[in-house]
Amino acid sequence: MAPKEKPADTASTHVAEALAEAIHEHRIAPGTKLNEDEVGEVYGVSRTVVRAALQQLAHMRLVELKRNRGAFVAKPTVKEAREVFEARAMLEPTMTRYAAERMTIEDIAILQAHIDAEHAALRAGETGRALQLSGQFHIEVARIANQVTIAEFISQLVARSSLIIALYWQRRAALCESHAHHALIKALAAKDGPLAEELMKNHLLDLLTSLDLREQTSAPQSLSEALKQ
Amino acid sequence: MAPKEKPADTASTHVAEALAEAIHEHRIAPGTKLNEDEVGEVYGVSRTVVRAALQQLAHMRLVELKRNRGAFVAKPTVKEAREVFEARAMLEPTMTRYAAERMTIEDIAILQAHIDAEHAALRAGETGRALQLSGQFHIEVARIANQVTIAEFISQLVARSSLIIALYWQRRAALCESHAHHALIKALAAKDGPLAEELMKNHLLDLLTSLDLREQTSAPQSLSEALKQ
DNA sequence: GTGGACGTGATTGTATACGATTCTGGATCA
DNA sequence: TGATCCAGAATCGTATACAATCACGTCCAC
Repeated sequence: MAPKEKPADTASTHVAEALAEAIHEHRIAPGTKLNEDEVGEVYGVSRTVVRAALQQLAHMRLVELKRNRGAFVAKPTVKEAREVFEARAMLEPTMTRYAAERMTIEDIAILQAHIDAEHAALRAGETGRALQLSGQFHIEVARIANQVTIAEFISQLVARSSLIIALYWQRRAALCESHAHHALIKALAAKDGPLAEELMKNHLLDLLTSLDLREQTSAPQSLSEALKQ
Repeated sequence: MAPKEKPADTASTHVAEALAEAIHEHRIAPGTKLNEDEVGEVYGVSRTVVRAALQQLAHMRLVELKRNRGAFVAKPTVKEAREVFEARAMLEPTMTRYAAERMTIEDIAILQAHIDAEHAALRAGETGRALQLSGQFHIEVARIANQVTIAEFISQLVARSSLIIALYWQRRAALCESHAHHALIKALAAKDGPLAEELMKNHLLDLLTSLDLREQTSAPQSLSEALKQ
């Protein structure tokens, strides 16, 4: 049924996906060191495949590789955070319009299932999982737009957004997201491209303004890190 | 001066850059198999670092990794080609406007140097090198816009464009590019954002229309590949 | 008590080795 | 003659081994 087809090696990709999900669900904090031996032992693979997995994640900017130092879960700076949301603002609204024009019954069901799962996760108190599903919603929209190239970019941006939210989120219930997604799904189902585009634009703006992106935030970090900037 | 700083491992990145440049300059044709042992022998490194390099290139979609089959220089399909240029159209004009607003004397000099080098390469008959420099021009503009996240996306798109050009280019002198870049540099130097944006938009459209993107083009490929689609 | 030098342990970078999978070429048989 | 099938070779995926680098704690001089 789904024994994988074209994708690269299964072992390293599997580890990479597992780590990515853990990061996405905020089970691993930004800045955490990812020891190769440890990760390898957790997933029962050798350092060779762990290194490949970490490289994949580094390409998505989910982890940062420091030579002879190891891999660390990325800690996006304020500038990076702004850039990520600027990029999303440049891509996602248009993708949403495209998606509205191509929407099928199955697509609507898929998106609805995402929202339902997100609600269920929220009720179960699994905020991390809810966040992960919330991001999946955006990726799914890009996929429906049938633009895999841009969908991949958005996929990376969504993943990085998760890190940004972990670092710069300032209170406010995560519920608002669901409402925005609910409105979006209605516009998409109605094939109202312009409305969907506008809703996505506002949704991203809401997300951005819900962050505290003043310089020097939350964690004071280590002195050495603060100085070397 | 330039002993590398943050970047990851030097060995694999070095190999990856060398291969990328060769691909960019059309010294390696799309579809070419990249044998790990061969590549390793060429650069005097082991398969370990070659594999890492190939993975990097795979992330940029410059090579395609097929499990148990090896790495091949990517052969973008017509759909992928359209997607790449659509993505560029969504990102680069805006980046060009930003660049115009932030332009400094040094930036102008850098861009002019790129154009000069491109002309020199063209006169020397090194069309591959000229193409590589032509792409660098676009990447440099994104860098000047001070948006590294989007600049990285554009960097990947430019690299893929090189493959697309190798596959779908339909005659016409490469000179036209230089003219477009020359007009662009003037608008950028004048800090005329809207004009620069418009020029970039048209430049990308010109590029796109200079391709022959009808289905089933140029190379008939192997029978098996044609059938399994 | 403070500051620096040095050695040890830990961790990463690279190479090599081995098992698994795929491709190639020729022999066999209808 | 043509297709099928089966070895052998080639190539990839993963594990392990060794070398290089870095972090950290101890010791010593001042």
